[in-house]
Amino acid sequence: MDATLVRETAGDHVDLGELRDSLGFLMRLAQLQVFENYFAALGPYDMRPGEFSVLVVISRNPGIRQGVLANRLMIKRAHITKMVRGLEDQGLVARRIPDEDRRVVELTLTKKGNAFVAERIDVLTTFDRAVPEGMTRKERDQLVHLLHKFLGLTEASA
Amino acid sequence: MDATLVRETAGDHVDLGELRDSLGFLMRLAQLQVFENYFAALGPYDMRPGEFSVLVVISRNPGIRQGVLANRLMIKRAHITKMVRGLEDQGLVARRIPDEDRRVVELTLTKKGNAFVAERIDVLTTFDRAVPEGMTRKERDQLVHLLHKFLGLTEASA
DNA sequence: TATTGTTATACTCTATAACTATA
DNA sequence: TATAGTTATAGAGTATAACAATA
Repeated sequence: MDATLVRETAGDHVDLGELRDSLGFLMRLAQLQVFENYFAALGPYDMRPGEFSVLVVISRNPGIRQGVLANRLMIKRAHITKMVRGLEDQGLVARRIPDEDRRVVELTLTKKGNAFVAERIDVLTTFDRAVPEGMTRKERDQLVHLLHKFLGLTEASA
Repeated sequence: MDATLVRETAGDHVDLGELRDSLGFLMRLAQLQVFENYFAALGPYDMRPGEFSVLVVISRNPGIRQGVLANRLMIKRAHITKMVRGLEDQGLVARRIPDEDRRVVELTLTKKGNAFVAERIDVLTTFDRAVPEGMTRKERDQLVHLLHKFLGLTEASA
C-alpha cells in the first residue's frame, strides 16, 4: 500500500454532491464509460456506434422511411441525411423514392450492406451481453429493463 | 383513430433488433432524452450540463486538483483546461498553483461562482428528482442505484 | 523519466435555418 | 399550407499530439 499504488487506483475521493442522484449526470458518465469500452473492443472492426445502429435498424426494417429512422434513433433530419448519404457512398445502403409519395425516401441495405452487418453483428451482441464488472447478470438485465421503461419502449415479444 | 392521429403518435413500429439489449445503445438514447428534458427545463437558466457539473464538483471539493476533477468527470485534460479557463474568464472559478507542487492547479469557486451555483442548485435538484414518465419512484431510484453500480460508485453514506 | 497542464489542430457531432419538391 | 428531405453554416464537443514546466 505504497504511494504508487494509491496514485494508480486514482483513489482521490471526490464528493459528487447533488450530481450523485442526477439521472442525466449518471447517464452521461455511463455512456462515456460504455463507449470507451466499445471502442476498445470494436474499434478495429470499423463500426462507429451511430452508423452501425443505423445499419442494424435498416436491416431489421427494410424499406423504412428515412424520417422514421431518424425519429427512432433521435437523430436530427439534417444529420440523418448526411449519414445515409455517406453510407450510400460506401455502397452499404440504397435509397428509393416511391411513386406513392415522392417526398419520402425508403431505405434498404445493399448486398454489401447486409454482408457488412452480418460480419459484425456477432461481435456486437457478444460485447453487449457481457456483464459489466461489479454487476450480476440479473442486475445488468434489470438495468436494461429500466432503461426500456425510461425510454418508453414496449417490452420485447417473449 | 384517423390518419392524423396515427401520424401524430408516430406509431411507426420500428424493430430495434439486437440494439434492444445493447446497454450502449440504450444509454445513448436515454442520455439524449434526458438532455432534451434538461434543456427544455433549464435552458433559460444559463447552465450547460458539462460546465455546471464542473462547478458543482468544485463547490463540493474546494481546492480539488484540475486533473482529479477531469478524471472523475471523464473529461480529457486538454478539454478541462479550456473549460476551466472559460469559467475563470467568467469570474466563477479561481486557479491556484501550490508551492508544494508547482505542476498542479487547485480549483475553488469565487464568491461569484458560489452565488452562481447557489442560485441554480435547487432548480437542478428539483429537475433531477422528478420521476420520469411511465416509471414509479421506486424504479427511478433503482435505476440510479444500478447506474452507481455500473459506474463503480460507492454508495452514499447512509 | 514521469507527471501536470497547456497549446494547436482537426474532426465529429449537432443545431439552426433557409431552401426544394412534393402533397 | 404542411411535410420530407436537402443544403449550408456555424458551433460545441472531443481526440491527438507536441510542448513546457516541474517533480
